[in-house]
Amino acid sequence: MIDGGLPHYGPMKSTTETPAPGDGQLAILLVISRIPRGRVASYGQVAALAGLPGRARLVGRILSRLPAGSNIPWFRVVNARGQLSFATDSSAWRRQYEALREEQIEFRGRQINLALYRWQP
DNA sequence: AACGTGACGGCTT
DNA sequence: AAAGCCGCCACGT
Repeated sequence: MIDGGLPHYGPMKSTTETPAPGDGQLAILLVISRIPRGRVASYGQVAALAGLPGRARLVGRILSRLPAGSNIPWFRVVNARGQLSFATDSSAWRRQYEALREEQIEFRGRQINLALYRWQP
């Protein structure tokens, strides 16, 4: 189960062309929920695995709207350079940093060695 | 419709 | 190695 607080949108009413609100969101959250403890994935990687190549920013946008207390392991998603996408030393940055350190993920300065910690499904 | 704003990414400096 | 630049995508004004 992945629904630890999925924002819920109404069903799609139009059958024409506009994607339903939240289209792609489920696939993205499913992918993130599969990232194992002690590993990370980049926004772009998550998007690609969800079948939405090129939509890294969509992944970030969805995570930014994730309700607090969600069981989705949002903290295992980092940018393509192995850095956390928050202002350095902001409280959000520290929250993510601590969560990752909690799972034995090592930082070299402000970044993670993706060659070592990237999730490879 | 135009323009600004991001939990992005790849390339160039 | 770090910072710019610019392209990208989804949204709000």
